[in-house]
Amino acid sequence: MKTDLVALPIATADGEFIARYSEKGLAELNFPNGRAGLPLGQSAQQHRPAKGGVVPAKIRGWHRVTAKALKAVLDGREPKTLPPLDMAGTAFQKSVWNQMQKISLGKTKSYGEIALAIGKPKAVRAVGGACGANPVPVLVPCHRVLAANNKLGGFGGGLDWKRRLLKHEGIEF
DNA sequence: TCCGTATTGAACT
DNA sequence: AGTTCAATACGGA
Repeated sequence: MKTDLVALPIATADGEFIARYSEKGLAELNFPNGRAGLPLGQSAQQHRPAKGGVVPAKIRGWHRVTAKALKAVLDGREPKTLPPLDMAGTAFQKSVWNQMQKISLGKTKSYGEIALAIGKPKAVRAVGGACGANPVPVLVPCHRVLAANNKLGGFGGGLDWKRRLLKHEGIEF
């Protein structure tokens, strides 16, 4: 577990998200309370205000941008600016995440298309895995990635969240 | 090295 | 039209 990260809450109409920052940028973003999002085995842990009590101005600035961007997306608008992202992952995963960020709001892509975009057309399932490993949902729109034939596909731990997010963007089934 | 996976497309009821 | 199945790439144990 990453106890070196600074955790800050973001209140939204859909609940309180929790953002975690490293020294380099936004490292993780969690869905409200326990469910959905990442398999962090720490759902029981209360979010602390900050690491040592002091939140660096640098991080406060990022947090403001993050909160704004998050609310924008939940509001069905494209965020103008994003905080620096500090995602830990393999080269493959970063490629996938990078591709996902290129999906404009309100549009969708299939896992197959993502796989093709990173030059590995056959790696469709692996792409799914990378999506599940995405530490920063919403901002990196893993929810905009559907299965082929416009099927909903899956969403680790909280399929209802995927649905809700898509609905916010005007995508129906 | 084996297992699970947020897939896919083709073959079979 | 719904369901089953094998193939395939990658990460984790």
